[in-house]
Amino acid sequence: MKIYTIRDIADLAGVSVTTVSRVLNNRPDVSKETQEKVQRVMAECHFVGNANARGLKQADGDMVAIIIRGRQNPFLSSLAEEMLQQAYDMKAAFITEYIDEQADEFRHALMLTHSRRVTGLIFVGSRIDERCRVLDGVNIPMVFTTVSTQDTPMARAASVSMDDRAMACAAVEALIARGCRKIAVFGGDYLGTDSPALRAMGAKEALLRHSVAFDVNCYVKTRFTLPDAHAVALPFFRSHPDIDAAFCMSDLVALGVIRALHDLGKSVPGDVSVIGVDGIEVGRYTTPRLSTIEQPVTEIARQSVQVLSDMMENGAPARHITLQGALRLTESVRAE
Amino acid sequence: MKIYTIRDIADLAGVSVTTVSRVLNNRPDVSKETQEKVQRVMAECHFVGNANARGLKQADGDMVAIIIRGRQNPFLSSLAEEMLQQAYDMKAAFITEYIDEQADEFRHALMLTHSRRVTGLIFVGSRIDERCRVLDGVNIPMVFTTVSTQDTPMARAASVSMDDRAMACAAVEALIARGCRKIAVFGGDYLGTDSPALRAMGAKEALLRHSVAFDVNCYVKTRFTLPDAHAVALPFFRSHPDIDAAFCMSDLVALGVIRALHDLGKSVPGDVSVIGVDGIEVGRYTTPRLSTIEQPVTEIARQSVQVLSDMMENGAPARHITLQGALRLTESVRAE
DNA sequence: CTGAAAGCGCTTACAG
DNA sequence: CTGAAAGCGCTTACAG
Repeated sequence: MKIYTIRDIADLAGVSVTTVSRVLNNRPDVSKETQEKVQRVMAECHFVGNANARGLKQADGDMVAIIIRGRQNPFLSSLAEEMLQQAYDMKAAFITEYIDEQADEFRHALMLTHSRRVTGLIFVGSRIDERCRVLDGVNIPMVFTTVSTQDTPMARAASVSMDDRAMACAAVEALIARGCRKIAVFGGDYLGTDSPALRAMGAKEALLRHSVAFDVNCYVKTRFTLPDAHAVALPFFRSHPDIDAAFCMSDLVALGVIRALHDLGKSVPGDVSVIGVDGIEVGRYTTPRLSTIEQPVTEIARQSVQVLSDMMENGAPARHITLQGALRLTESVRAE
Repeated sequence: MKIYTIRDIADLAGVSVTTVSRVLNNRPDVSKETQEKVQRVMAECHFVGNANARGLKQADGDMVAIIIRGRQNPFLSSLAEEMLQQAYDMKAAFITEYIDEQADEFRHALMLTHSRRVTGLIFVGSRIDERCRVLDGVNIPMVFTTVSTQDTPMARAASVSMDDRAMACAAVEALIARGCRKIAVFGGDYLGTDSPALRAMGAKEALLRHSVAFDVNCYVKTRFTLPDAHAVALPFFRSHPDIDAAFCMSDLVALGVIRALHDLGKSVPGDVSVIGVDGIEVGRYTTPRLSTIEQPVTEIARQSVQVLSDMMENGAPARHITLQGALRLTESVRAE
């Protein structure tokens, strides 16, 4: 299998490498005949340019990396996939990097700015904490997705996220409207105004507004995975048999919680109503079907790419965009 | 943010770029002091080499691409992730490419051999059909995973897969042992001896062995997605009310089928026993818990990387490895 | 509209 | 143990 280079194509077509490069990049300053001839030769040879060589020329336009933290989360994957769709008409090339939930996405990003000369970054499922400081010296456009950076050290980065506070409030209000009074919240550690924090605030706001008491012991910390949620839910419900609803900060957590309730012989929604966040596909096929706050995945993806594009191509300032989700109440929440 | 090159490091350390390169690649022929000095400077500058430049030198050792077809399938993602784990001590660099289920993984692979000078390929979730011909001229080591290439046009490629036929047979025998007699099979289109074909054979073998009749109308074609499985299962069970078991060729299909049964007011496993294939995490947390043929994910990943490594580093011939899965019977199958 | 030449940041014979 | 130099395959001023 011969691997053709631009040089081979040039020789075969009887033109210079410069001309082949021009054809390759659809530059206008090539005569129609030359262009066609070169394209014919490239097609015959199944020519594919060497991405490394192209990447080596820095002026080569932009390269953006989408960094997804947590491969197992279907919501984050679908978000990344949507972004790739939306990115088709951007000039920049996109790469996606899935990194482990334990890994440091900021260090990884820093590395990419060097090793791949990345000139734009989108963070998916990132957590803003002290670690983000390593990007202090990095002056390229960035957008954070699923989390607002407005009041964080990363404020000069743009962000696109759901209105976590309002949506959590709406979810808990729906539980209250349906008669739930002992409501537990399953969420993560939170920090500043990250999304777990905003969701916790929203939940408390709803409780306060309707004069429903909140017991701090009913905030249950969990990682956003099935096994962890299941494992923490079991002892929790054993020691809190009177809980009649659970607001979970992720659909995976909600599914783990429901399974734990079933393990304890409780009915959902008969004994406990459960609602999640994200709107992952499997939640529409479980029994009971999972009630959830559906994230506006397509819109988050569209806006993220748009904002980044504005920053990269027009030098627009960082914006902070908040979108509404949709409350989808189905079988896992009791009827009014 | 200054981006340091190897040249900068060389100047700062007072050595040549050659020497820096040597340190970078852990070559033995550098004096200890020089090495330490260079490493100190690199650390201070947070130096990260330019991957494009490195990749441009073809002798740079090996580059293997893992091509995963179908991003939405959690089983395939976890397989790819395991491979990355296993690949740590291989000399080659690994890249993962998730491609759309509609896309052509063979063309994509061909492209990668050129654009990224990929010298080894692992296909995950690939389908072997006519399209594979585009790789005819490509003489680099390849391994197919989750499918055997033994009797296909890709026989010179290695393959590592579960013993689909035996496992499907065991699954259906388990259904028969538990008293099921009207068994439907939910699978894909099949071709030659690909895994749907082997699973179908295994299922029929079990039926034959126990003299249970198989109605060809009870082979239900579906894509391996939740919505599709759910959509085809509804009309099927309406028109076949006497079915008492379903063997599904993927856990996602099984979950869609179970939901359809619930929609029709049927109980699982009371009315219909259901068993899937793959062993995805969510199946352990649904109600009922999903019975399945658990793929030996870690072992498939380990062997795939090992076989590829043997081919790339030692010129070993292509091997075809078949592994056993584990039948995990839980709540979705009725008791004996 | 076209081409010769420099250069992107690295690696690797080759020579010392 | 160390360095000067060539070259990987491309792009892009610059000159015509």
